[in-house]
Amino acid sequence: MIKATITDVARLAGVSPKTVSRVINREPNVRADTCAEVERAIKVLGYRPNQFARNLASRRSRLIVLIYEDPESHDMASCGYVLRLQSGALRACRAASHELLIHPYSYAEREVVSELDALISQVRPAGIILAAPLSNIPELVRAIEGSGTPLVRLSPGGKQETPCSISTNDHEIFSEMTRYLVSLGHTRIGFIKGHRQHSAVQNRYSGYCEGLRESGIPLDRSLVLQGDNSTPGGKTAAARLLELKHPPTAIFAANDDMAAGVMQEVIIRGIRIPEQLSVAGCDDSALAQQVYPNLTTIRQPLARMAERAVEALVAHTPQKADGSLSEIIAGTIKIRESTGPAPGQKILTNTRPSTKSGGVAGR
Amino acid sequence: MIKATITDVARLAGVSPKTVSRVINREPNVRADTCAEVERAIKVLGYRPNQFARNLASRRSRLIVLIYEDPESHDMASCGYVLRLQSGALRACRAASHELLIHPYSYAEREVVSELDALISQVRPAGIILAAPLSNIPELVRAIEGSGTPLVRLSPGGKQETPCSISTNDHEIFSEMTRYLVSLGHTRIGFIKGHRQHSAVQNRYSGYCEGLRESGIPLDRSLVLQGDNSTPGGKTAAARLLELKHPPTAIFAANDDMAAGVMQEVIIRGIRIPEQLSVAGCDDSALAQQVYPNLTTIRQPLARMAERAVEALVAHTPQKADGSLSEIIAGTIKIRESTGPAPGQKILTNTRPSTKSGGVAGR
DNA sequence: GTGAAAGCGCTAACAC
DNA sequence: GTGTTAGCGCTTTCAC
Repeated sequence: MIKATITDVARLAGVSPKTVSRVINREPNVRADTCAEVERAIKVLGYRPNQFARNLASRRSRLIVLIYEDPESHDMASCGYVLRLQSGALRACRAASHELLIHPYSYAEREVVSELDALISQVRPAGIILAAPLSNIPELVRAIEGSGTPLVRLSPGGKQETPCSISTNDHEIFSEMTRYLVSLGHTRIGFIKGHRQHSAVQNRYSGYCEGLRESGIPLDRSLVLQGDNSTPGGKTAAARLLELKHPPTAIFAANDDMAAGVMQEVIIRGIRIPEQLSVAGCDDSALAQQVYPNLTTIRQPLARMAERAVEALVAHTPQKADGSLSEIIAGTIKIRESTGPAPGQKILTNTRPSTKSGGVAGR
Repeated sequence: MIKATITDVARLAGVSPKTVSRVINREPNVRADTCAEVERAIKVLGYRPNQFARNLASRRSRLIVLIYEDPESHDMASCGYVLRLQSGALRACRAASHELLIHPYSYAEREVVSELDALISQVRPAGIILAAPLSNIPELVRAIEGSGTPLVRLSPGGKQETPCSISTNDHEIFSEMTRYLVSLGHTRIGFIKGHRQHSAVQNRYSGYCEGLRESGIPLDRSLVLQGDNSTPGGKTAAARLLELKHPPTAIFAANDDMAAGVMQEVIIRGIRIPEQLSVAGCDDSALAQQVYPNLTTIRQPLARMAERAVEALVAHTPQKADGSLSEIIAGTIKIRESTGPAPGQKILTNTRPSTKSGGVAGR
C-alpha cells in the first residue's frame, strides 16, 4: 500500500493537480466527465488525500475537540454522560469526515487554560465543543473565543448570550416531572438539588418549583435538600427526608446517581418502592435500568446535542461572523417502575401529564 | 494571538530554523547556551510548532487511535470499560504530547475494514490500540498490520503470538476469587459465563474451574450457565440457579452487569445478601458501588493497560522491527459487601486467600 | 555543532 | 472550466 499523491492521480487522469483538488473538495466548476475521469483515477490508485497536507495548505483542520469535565474526578459517576456526548459527536464527525479529539479536564487543576492554548495553536481545531459544567466557566470560554476558534457550548447556565450554545429544556421538563408526580396523588414531594457547581442546578430546581406552583401545591422548604450529585449524598439526603415529621411520599432527585442513593436508603428502611414511596431521577444513566425497581427518570438529549454542535461547527467553518446559534433540544420523561400512585390513593386512569415540552415516553 | 513560526523564532534567537527544530525535537548536537537562547525566544514569542507541518514533513503524526467495540451496540452497558481505557490512554498521550482519536466500531457492520483503511491513510496514526473484543478479529488485525501502522492489542484471546499485546491475568484472578469464596465456606458456587463472542470468556471460566480444582471441589456442571453479559441475562440465569434442587450458596458472574441482574433476582425472592447468598462479579464497574449491598468484584487494570499501550506505541515509533511486546498486568480483587460466610458457617479468622497473582484488596 | 537547500502533499490566488 | 505559480511551516539531507 504505497501512498499515491494528488500528482499521481492528476497524471493518470490527464489533468492538473488543482483539478483533482477541486474534485476531492467538491468545488464547483468541474465538468462532469472530467470529474468522472478523476474519480476513476482515484479509485484505481486507491488514493486518499493526506490530511496533514490539506490542513497545512488550507490552514484549517478537520478535527473537532470535545471538552468535558473529567469523569475521573467524579469517580466515573458521570460516565454515561460522557459516552453519550461522545457518541453524538462521533456520529456527526463521521458524517462530515472529521475526526474527534477528546479532552477531559479536571477543572480543579488550574492549568487548563494554558493547556487549551497549546491545543489550539498546535492542532488548529475546526471547532470546539465545551460541555457543561465547563461551558459555564468564563475563563475557558474567553480562551477559546480569543483564539478565534469556533465554539459551541452545551447547556451553559445563566444567560446564554455570548456565543453559540445548545441547551436542553431543564426547567420545563423538571416542571413536567413534578406535575406528573402530583398527578399520581403526591403532594409532599422531596427534592434533592444537584451539585452547586453544576450550572443546570438552578434550572432544575426552578422547574420543580414551577411544577408545584402550577399544581397549586405550596413549596415546603423542609422538603428541599442540597445534594452533591453522588450516590452516597443521595442516601444521606433521603435519610434526612424520611426522618422528617411529615416525610414525603415521593422523592425527586436532580440526577440518577442521587436517586440510586435514595433507593438504597429507602430499601434499607424496608420501605417499598413505588407502593410506599415514589422515586424519580434525571439523566437516564445506565444505572436507571440496573437498579431495582427500574428508575423513572428524565432523558436528556445529550447525544443529539453534541451531534448538532458538531454540525454547527462544521457548517460554520469559514468563520461565519455572527453564528450566534442558540438551540434548545427537549428532553424526555421515561416512566419506569419507581413511581406510582401515592399511598392510599386510587390508581388514576391516566397517569401521564399533558405535555407541552419534550413529551413523555415509557421505555 | 498571531502565530509565530519557526523562522520567527530562529531570527529572534539569531540561529537557523534547523537549530530551532533541533531544540523543539530534543535532538542532540546543540550547545547548551544555543539551546537556552532558542528556548528564550520560543517563550518570548509564545511559539508553538504547527503539528500539521511537522506531520507532513516527517511523515508521521502524533495521533494515537483507540479502537473499541461501540458501547451503543450494547446499550451503553460497558461504559465504564470504555471510559477507563480512554482515561489511561489519555494520560499517556498527554505525557507524550500526543493526541487521542477515538474510534468505536459496531462490529456488526462489516465496513469496518475499509473505514480503517481510510483512517490509516488519511491520518497516518503513530499507533493504534485495538481493545477486546475487537483485538481478536483477524480481519482487523490484518488490515492494521498490513498498513505498517504500529499496533498494540488489548486482551486478545487465544495465543497472542502475532504482534504486541497487553493482557490481564483473567485465568488466575478468577481462580483466586473462586478460592476466596471457598475459603468463606462455599462449596456450591454458581458461575455465569460471559458472552460467547468475548474472548476473555474462556479464560474466566477456566479460572473458575481451576479455583475449584485447587480447592478440591468437583465441578458441578449444573451450576454453570451461559450468560450474555447483560443485567437481564444475569437475572434469568440467577432464577435458574435458585430453582435448582440444590441451589448454590454463592454466585460468581463473569461481569458486574450480570452480577447486578443476579442481585435483582435474589432480592425479589427475599433472599438476603450476603447472609444467605454471596454474589461476586467482575469489572468493578461504577455499578458495583451503586448496588446494595456493594458488590465484591474483580478490578481489571484497564486504564493501566491502555496507558502502557500508548507508551509502547510512542516509544516504538521508528518502526522497531520486532517489537513483539507481550505484557501482562494483574487485576485486583475488591472485597465489598456482597460476599460473606456460607450460611451455617462459622466466620473464619482469615477470609482472604493466599495470593499468587494480583493480590487482594478491600476498598 | 550549525546552516542551506529542497521538499513533504496539498490548496490559494490568480491567470488563461 | 482548467492550469500555473507559490507557498503553508516544518523536517530532511547533506554540506560545512
